[in-house]
Amino acid sequence: MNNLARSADDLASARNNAKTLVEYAYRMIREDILSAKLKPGSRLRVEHMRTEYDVGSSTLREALSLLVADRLVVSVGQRGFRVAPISLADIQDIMDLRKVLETRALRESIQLGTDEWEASVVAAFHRLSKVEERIDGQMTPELVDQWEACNNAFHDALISHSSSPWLLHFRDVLYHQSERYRRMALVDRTVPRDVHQEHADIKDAALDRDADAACRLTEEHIDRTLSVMSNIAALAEDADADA
Amino acid sequence: MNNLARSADDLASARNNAKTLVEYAYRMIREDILSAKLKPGSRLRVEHMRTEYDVGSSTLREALSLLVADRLVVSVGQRGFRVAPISLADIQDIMDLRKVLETRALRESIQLGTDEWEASVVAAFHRLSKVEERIDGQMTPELVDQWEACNNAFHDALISHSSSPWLLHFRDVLYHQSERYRRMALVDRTVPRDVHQEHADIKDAALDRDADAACRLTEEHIDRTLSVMSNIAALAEDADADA
DNA sequence: AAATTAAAAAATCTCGAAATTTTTATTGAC
DNA sequence: GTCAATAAAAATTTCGAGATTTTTTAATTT
Repeated sequence: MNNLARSADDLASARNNAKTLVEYAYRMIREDILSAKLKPGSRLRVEHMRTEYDVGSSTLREALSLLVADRLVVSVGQRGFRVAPISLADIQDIMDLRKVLETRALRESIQLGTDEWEASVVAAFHRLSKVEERIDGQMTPELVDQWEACNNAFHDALISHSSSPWLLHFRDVLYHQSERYRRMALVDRTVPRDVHQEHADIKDAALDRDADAACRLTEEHIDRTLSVMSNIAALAEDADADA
Repeated sequence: MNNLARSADDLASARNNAKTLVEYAYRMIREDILSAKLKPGSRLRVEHMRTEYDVGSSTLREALSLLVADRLVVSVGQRGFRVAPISLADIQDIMDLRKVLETRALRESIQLGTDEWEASVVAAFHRLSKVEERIDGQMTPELVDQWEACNNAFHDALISHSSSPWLLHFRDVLYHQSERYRRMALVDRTVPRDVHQEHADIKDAALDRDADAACRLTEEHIDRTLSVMSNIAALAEDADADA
């Protein structure tokens, strides 16, 4: 749990970008949970983290409370915080509901999307493609981060013209929940898969304004992602870590 | 904003029921927002609330952070917390998505429900009916609270056998969001409505295991509720309060 | 040796004061 | 009188020490 090494420069810039220290702490801890530096189920001791992230205990608790909302952290009565555990049932549930929300938002977005929307989809797809080219050679942690960001941006662009803030909010929560599993799957990836082609197909259907096809492809895309996730090592052992 | 009068006994018991002071503060503030004692859009000054709820600033901030997650409070950078504003567009969005989530959960619940589930639905309906009988005479704030609790319990019982924790979680968030509007509508209620019959019909369809009918009735129920809410006074003026 | 109790250690939770930042009020210049 | 700059006030944000609770360790009894 120690040694989440980060350069002093990284720390300084992260602190400057955030409006408050709480926001900074929130982002850092969240990133460490999503990247599994902080393992599912492990305890989050406020006293330890205080030195790790260099913030006061109240600030830290506030950041953790925000993460409880995102369901990336759970808090138990008088017994502190833990990283939310992972399980097969959980990711199945997440992906199942993601299909519902994502296709609903996509359908509406395709209907309402403007020329500007089309441009943003094409741009996001292009950026994602460039990162994927580089990944084919080697899979470094930095590339995983970049790919995650581009993948998120691409799917975001597709559904961005939905008129329902609540729908987008919930789909965002679920997307980040699945991100944790997806990053683990990227590390010990076993199933080969042409994700690039899947994205291209969704993009083309969306630009053709073929909502039915785009939604069908999206559901297949999510199903395939789930089947890759189901195989990750962390789910085989009985999940949770650190007593 | 002052004078949220509460008896000393109420305070003491609420503090005892909660495992932590944060939980206590969370519940109290949440209740005051849902009942609109704290008005939509109004500022939540930590210093004032500290004396009002009799807790320290860190404890209070932590409770407010949890409410930010529920989207009942919004926090702006270096400028403190506010009660989340209300708007017509917001409640339309909430109710629209509630129809999707609630019917999905209901369908699954009807399919999976046991005899025990049927019993809990009948029991919840009965409790709700008893409160509704008393309301017909007079509408006091205490009865509004009781009706809200029973209404929530009834709808909860109906969908309780859904197998998707995430679906239930999101529908819970939306239910409480709509609760704020519903309580306002109960105060200046204009449209007469046989809510009791609507509930009875949904209950009967659910017990008949007629998912299609139960879902259709639920959607109509939500639609009618929305049309009542659309007429509340607070939405007519430009919503937000307190500069 | 296992179980119970008591003491010590560690961790969470809570508080209010100090540091920052924003807002309001005052002063001075044009 | 309006605008800008400055000073004072008010509010948010942050911190670490103290109070409570939980956990661990040690001692005692059966």
